[in-house]
Amino acid sequence: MPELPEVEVVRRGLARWVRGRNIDAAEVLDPRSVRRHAPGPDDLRANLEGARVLDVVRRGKFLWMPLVEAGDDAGAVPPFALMAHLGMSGQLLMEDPALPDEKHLKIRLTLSPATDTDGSPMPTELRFVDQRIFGGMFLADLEPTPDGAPGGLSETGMPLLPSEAAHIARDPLDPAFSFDEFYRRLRSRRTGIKRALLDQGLISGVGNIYADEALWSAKIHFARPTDTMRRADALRLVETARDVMTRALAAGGTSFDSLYVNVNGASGYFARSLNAYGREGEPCLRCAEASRTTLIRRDSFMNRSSYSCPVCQPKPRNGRW
DNA sequence: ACTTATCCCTGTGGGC
DNA sequence: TGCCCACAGGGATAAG
Repeated sequence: MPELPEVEVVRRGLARWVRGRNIDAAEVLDPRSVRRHAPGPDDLRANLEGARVLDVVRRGKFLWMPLVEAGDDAGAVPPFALMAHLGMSGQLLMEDPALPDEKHLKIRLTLSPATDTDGSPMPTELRFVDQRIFGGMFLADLEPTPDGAPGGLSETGMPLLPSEAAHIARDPLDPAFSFDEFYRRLRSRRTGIKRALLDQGLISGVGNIYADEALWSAKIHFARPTDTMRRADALRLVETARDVMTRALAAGGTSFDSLYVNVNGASGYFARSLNAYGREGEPCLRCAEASRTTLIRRDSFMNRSSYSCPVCQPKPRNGRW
């Protein structure tokens, strides 16, 4: 279940392998993975072939690779982007072409030969594998960002942004993230705090796992109305979200099964560090320290599971938060 | 204009 | 053994 840390792990890995290389060939094995691209899969293939990858950029859970026509060093043609979203189960894998196709291989890019810093040959295939097909790829035009700030996290910090990702807010790890703006918009909402946390237009990168983890760490009930959030509450929540995602990033991401892997096919190790998510019926680690026996409960919320501690994250009976 | 519900997908696992 | 259903859930879009 890729959220910000997992997507950032993929972005960093991918950037190391593909920056500066040309796309020699593209192959769409399942047209359903070409999303939001009206001209269709064949147009996607035709535009990718012969393009050069400038960088790998992330904003929230969207990834994109700014591209130029190979050999267009004069910049005669404006850069465009190959957009990617991993959805629930998407993987971007760098692999040797000799490896057999994955069962759910959807799109294959063949890159120009390149050598690593130690002189060894780099893998030449970038494969998009996606079992549940909630993710996908498409082409987008790049526009200058309104404020001139980087369009997203990347090594080169290009101030270019696809319009399809322009509505995605900055994430808590983005240097351009503004808590003041987040808090102002949060207070103007008329909804619950977890729903707001999952709204990528308000704050990006947070999914169901890290939302539950941040709320648990900040001791906030998931249904608390956003307009009751005091500034200190919101600040604590953003800081816990930033903290848990930073630690997950350092651990290589969270993985419960083989669905999430980095570009080299390895899973992260953060799952063992979770305090709330997936721990229904297990003791709350915070309450246990206080010699209590409170158990983590699971609620159905927004058609998904919410894990929380009924003691640490209480819902007031009188309605006053 | 803003908030909420629905749908898109496939594999897994539990109940019967 | 096999069938059915719940579950996993990000995001676009329809509906309220």
